[in-house]
Amino acid sequence: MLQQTQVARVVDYYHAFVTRFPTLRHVAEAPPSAVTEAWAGLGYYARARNLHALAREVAAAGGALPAEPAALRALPGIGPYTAGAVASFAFERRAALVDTNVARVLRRAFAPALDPKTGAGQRALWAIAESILPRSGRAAWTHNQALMELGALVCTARARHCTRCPVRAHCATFAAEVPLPARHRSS
DNA sequence: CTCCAGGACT
DNA sequence: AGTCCAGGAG
Repeated sequence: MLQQTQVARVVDYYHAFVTRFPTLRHVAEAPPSAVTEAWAGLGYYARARNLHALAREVAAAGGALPAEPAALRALPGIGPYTAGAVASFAFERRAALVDTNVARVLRRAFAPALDPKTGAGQRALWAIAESILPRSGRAAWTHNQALMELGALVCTARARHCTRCPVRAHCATFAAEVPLPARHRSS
């Protein structure tokens, strides 16, 4: 539901959905129309169709979601981001993930000139994400969560709040905008 | 690469 | 009208 859809608009749909379909198997056993119906108003209905197809595929394969990003990636509706997110957040695998928030944070902090809209830009951001991943899966869980929160709450798209940013001392964008003398007092 | 989807906010 | 959003498929 969160693919290209803001959290605030998803929350209510999510709770209603997991109430009606408590497990993936419930989704798999329901007709496609029931899933689409629960999706009404959310838009991007391909996601509902993908979720239903995924549920049936997983159910047919024994009922358990795979934990590895590559295996997740093979399922319908699971792309690079969702594969990384599920591997990290659900299974505590040491996996990188780059969503719109993380892409913005990494670009501003490490590569301001990089264009995230291009394929080369995306690859570069994923490479950065991999390179700064902590050693353990548990630490990576916290690390990934923190990166996303930083992007959602502080390093936001329209107005970034550098004065409240815990990592501004290490940020290339902040360094470029604030003159060196002033940086000592503010950090 | 391009195209896709839908609603909110500027 | 344009931008943005916990992107993915073709």
